[in-house]
Amino acid sequence: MPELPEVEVTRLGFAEAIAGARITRVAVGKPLRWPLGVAPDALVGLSVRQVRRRGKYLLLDLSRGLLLVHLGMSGSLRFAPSLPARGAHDHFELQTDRGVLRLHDPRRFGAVVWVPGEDAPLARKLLSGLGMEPLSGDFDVKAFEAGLKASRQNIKQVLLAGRVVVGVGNIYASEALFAAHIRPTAPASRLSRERIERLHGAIREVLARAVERGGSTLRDFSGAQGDAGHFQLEAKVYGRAGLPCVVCAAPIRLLRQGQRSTFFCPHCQRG
DNA sequence: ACGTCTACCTGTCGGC
DNA sequence: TGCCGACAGGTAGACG
Repeated sequence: MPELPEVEVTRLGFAEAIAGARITRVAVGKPLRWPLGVAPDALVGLSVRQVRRRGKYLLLDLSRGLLLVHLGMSGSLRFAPSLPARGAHDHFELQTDRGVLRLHDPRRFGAVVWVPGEDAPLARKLLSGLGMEPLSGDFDVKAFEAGLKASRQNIKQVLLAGRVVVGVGNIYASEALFAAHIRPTAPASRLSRERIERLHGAIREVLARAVERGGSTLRDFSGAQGDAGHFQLEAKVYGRAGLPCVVCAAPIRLLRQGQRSTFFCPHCQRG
């Protein structure tokens, strides 16, 4: 479910409210992608200092160590003064003196991992190797171009891989390529400077717009306040196979790249 | 070192 | 109505 916009919307929905909160109780459900890495009770008494984001990871800085939270495919976080009893898919919960933070994740591809610091081996394994943050200043055209030139894959899969730029998942990869008029199958290393500039701008615009709209709610995503996103209503190609292109009316096409669906307009995206 | 494929898990949807 | 396969927002790890 969650790509960068959904993760950022989630962060914005509880970061301020939880800052300074003291953990009073920790509850866990079924196993997630990795073990927590610490006894749940060892977190009791710690406080949450701030919530940052790196790619699709949320980093909760605690008074000792930090929690890395990933929402996987089906995860969502909720933060509220109180919540109903935990359900079958609520697999992690922090009770604090300011409210309850709960991870709901039916497929359990998500993760909550405690590490002593960002330089801990597990943290390094997960976070080093991540590409540039698309909404920050370090995402400049030159570095983007250098990353694309070094790849021998098609541009869609390079975006998804997150080694050059992070946060662009399956929805926004198709959307950004449509906005930039670039065919998803184009080899990344052969894109012209002009196309790279267009794509660079398109990625930033699409992601920023999606954050503004509260993310995309395809099935059940909701932000930390429980509210659905609306960007999916603005999707020009994702999920629209066979429907007319909103620009030229040509039928949107669907193809598979690396076992994932890609949507594009054969007329608007010719290069 | 890179590209490609598998696996993880549950729910939903379309077709028969 | 029920069963079965295909598919779903991600990505580490194994393999060649």
